[in-house]
Amino acid sequence: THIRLVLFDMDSSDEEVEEDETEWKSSFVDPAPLSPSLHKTSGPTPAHKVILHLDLDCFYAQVEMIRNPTLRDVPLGIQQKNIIVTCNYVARQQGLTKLMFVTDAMEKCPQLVLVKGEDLTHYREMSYKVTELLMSYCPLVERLGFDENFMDITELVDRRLAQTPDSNNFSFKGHVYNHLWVGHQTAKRLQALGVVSIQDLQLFPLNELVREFGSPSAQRLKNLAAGVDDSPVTPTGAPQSLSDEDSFKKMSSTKDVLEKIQELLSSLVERMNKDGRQPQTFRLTIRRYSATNKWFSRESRQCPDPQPHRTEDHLCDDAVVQLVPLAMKLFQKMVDSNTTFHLTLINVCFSNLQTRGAAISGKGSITSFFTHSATSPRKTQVCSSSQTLHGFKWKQSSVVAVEDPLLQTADCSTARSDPDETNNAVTHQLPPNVDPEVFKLLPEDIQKELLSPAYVNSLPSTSTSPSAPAVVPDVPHMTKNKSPHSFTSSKNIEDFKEALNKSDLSDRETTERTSWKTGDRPSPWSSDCEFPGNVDPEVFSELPPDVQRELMSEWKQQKPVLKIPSSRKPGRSLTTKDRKAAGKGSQANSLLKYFKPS
DNA sequence: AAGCAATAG
DNA sequence: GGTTCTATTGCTT
Repeated sequence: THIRLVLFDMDSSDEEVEEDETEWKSSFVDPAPLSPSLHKTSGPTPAHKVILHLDLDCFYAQVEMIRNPTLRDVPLGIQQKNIIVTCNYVARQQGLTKLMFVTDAMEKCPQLVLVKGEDLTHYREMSYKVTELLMSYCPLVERLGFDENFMDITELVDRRLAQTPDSNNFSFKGHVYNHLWVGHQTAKRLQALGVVSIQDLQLFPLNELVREFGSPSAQRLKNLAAGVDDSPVTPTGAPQSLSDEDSFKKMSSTKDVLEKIQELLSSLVERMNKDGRQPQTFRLTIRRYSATNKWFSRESRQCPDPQPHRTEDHLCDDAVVQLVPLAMKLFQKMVDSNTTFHLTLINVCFSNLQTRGAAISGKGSITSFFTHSATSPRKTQVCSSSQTLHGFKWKQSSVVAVEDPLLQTADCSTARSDPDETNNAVTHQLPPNVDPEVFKLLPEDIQKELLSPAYVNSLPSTSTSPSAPAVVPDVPHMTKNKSPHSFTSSKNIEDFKEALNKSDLSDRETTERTSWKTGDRPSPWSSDCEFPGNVDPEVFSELPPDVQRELMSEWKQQKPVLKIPSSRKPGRSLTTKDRKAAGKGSQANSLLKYFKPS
């Protein structure tokens, strides 16, 4: 409960993450008490982390209850095909459970109200809203599925403790893992070794475990059995793939397959459009009926996505038209349409999602035209909340990207490859213009001040671009000749370069007289900004819509930044999901309270 | 890079 | 007896 105090006193906004009736679970890597001091003066600081695990209960049901408040008081089930995938607590009181068949459910609870939940759009959107809300407090948020988030709040806690008199007298308790946190297959292998309980695993000789699972996995199993999990919370960022699928009892004609693919692609292409990135890979997956292996075993074929650009809305249908033959080609690689076949599922997927800029600029992205240089300051708070792309706002995401996205990337990768470097937790958040080496030499209180979100948010807003409006105007229709920067049909990136690459000089002046003042924004991180600060909204608004979309997407992606796909850590098998072990069966984390009662 | 298995909610 | 709709990671080729 001390953790709750620490977290929830953070600000006084009524958009509070959670309160009374909710039971929070926190897990500690290190059973040792938290050190109240953030900055070590000498010797090694004991490793400690405070990680929140937030699990939203009956998530789909809650979303539907928000959409339609009359559903709050009735037993509600979310139906996908023949099953109730989740249900609200009223329904659970009548004995309903997850993944129950509709027929059984109706028998148990004749008054059950069903809402179709096969289309995940609303769930997906609400899911990201929750993640964004959490990220407004602290960027280290890792998603697991649509309804769970892990949040590393170590720094928030440490900072709070450092500011709290008498915090020495606080005590903390860790949560002890006590559930099944291995999957089915692994459990079977363990069982074959005679390991069925946590204690079995604790007592089982490591070397025999290594023989079965290999060294890294074995070590990890052992650690988890001891309640030790030092895996970092890795910010999830934007998804790495978008897919759409449908299952059915039987599909056996090529015509039906084609129609289904068309249907799936229509919605997937639309989603891809909103995202703004360009998929480099397209994949088709099927599941065939077979008496033995009924519901597992999917087969897939994938290929490079040849489409150059189809981000314009009116090209959406074209895109589908182009992709359907491609999909059918992949389909024929798996299924001989001369023989009979029996499919029970089709999935289409875009992956290898790239921003347009990434392919063009060696520096990494088109964003480099907006960000002046690694050491330049950025304007803050130039933004409004009215900028909505396709109805899905990622409003707070870029806020937390207090640093140049490129810099952030570098810092994150450093942190990942260097897990023992305790200072990384601190330095990865350094304000721009601050050399980490120099930073370490500064007096403690100065360091603290530099790290406070208030400071970071107050960074050189000192109007380097006086003409920039305080609010982003609504994106106008493209007016060809009116504006000083008019973009015609040519979408060459060079066209944008000049217009966007504005006054470096004035910015550099600001850089040199770096102001160390502390701002007084009441709510750290939670401003309403949507662009990186140094983007001129006027110029932005004149970009072609698809380019705007891509940029938004890119910023969205790069916010606190994210997994670096290529830099895998070797030899980690059972990964961060293991953390999930803790905290099952907590009380309702009700979303409802954030919405006006009916 | 492709295909797939395992795992998760 | 039936087994949804995603998404990620890692192994293998």
